[in-house]
Amino acid sequence: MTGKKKNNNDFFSKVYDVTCLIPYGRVTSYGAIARYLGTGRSARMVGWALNICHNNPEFIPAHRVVNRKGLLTGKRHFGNSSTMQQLLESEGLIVEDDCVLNFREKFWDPSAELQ
DNA sequence: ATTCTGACAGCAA
DNA sequence: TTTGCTGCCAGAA
Repeated sequence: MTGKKKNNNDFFSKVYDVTCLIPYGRVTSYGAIARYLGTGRSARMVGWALNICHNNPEFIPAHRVVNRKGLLTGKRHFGNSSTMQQLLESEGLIVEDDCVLNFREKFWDPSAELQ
């Protein structure tokens, strides 16, 4: 490795990795991911990482990541403002008023599930 | 090198 | 009670 480029162990890559581990039909929050990564207070960074997830050739189910309220705060960053909601609905989730219904029930905590 | 931003979360009034 | 403000961390300009 001649390049000094960012390694796969970067914070961003970790975010991508965890995000890819979100089960189908489940959702998690930025804070939960941040907490799992050990930087519980950098929830904003998680959103930032997903913002540039386009740099990652792998598909990142970023639509499964919402804020602690279950609100689709990142829908604006998808092609269409309704893309994120459509993706979630296609997975069996119910989204109303940009909010995931039964969010608590569908919530997937990496810290608890992945241990 | 410094400054600002950003798809949040927690706390204060 | 709701609304809004700050704090956090890391990257980009």
